[in-house]
Amino acid sequence: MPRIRHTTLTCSPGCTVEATLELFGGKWKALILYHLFEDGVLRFSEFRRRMPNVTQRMLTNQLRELEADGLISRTVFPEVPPRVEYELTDLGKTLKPVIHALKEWGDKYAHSLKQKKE
Amino acid sequence: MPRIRHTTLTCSPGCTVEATLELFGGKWKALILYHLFEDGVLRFSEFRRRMPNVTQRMLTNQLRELEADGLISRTVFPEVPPRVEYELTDLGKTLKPVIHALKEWGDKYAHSLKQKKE
DNA sequence: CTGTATCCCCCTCGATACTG
DNA sequence: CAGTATCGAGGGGGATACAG
Repeated sequence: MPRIRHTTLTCSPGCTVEATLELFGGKWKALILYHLFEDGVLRFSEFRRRMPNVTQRMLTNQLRELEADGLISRTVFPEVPPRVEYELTDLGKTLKPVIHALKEWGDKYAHSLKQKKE
Repeated sequence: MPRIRHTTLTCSPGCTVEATLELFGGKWKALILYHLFEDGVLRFSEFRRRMPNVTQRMLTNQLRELEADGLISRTVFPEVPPRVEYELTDLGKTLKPVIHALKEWGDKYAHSLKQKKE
């Protein structure tokens, strides 16, 4: 329950760039959002399949933060076994151009990054 | 001189989203790029004025990483006092849509984020 | 299936002082 | 002016075990 927002607020005006970026601060958030844009609705286990390198802990953590930021919604179905579905909120959906821009760029230029093996 | 790239490579394909995001991993990189898009060419001290909350150390660090990634260029003028100018490379300029998307979203929706004062 | 709870390493980043 | 050097804290995030 830390959930400490960086309280960056680094730059006075016009620096909403940063505010936006804080949303993706978490290491996996962009990926989560990306998959939600792709698939619409996803269960916890489906995330795990799509992002095998993310630990449970981190996945839960990042999902919770995205939820706290009002970008995704979490619906629990009282069944056995339990089922939980995540989807984008209306606010979350407005991020589409951002995620899209990220993906577009990556598709075109990611390969041209200088490889720096430590 | 660690310059350790996270070697994330988390997700097999289609996850260039993440690759792109790694470029902005640094806390201030997006802001640096943003200012370069605004102003074209900037000196070290000009960055400092535009980003008063960034320490020298961090500014230097982030500039170096952006340079190492081939996104900005660094030109030293052998004068006294020294002058160093930074500007976007051709590759760096291709990030315009991304930075623009980040800023657009921030301008529209940053205020609607849930305020979480820890 | 969908998570919590711990433990703990290690990297990130701030503060401060020094340099060519 | 434009940086380096060093120190040190803090928290992000991995591994693992446990729970409803």
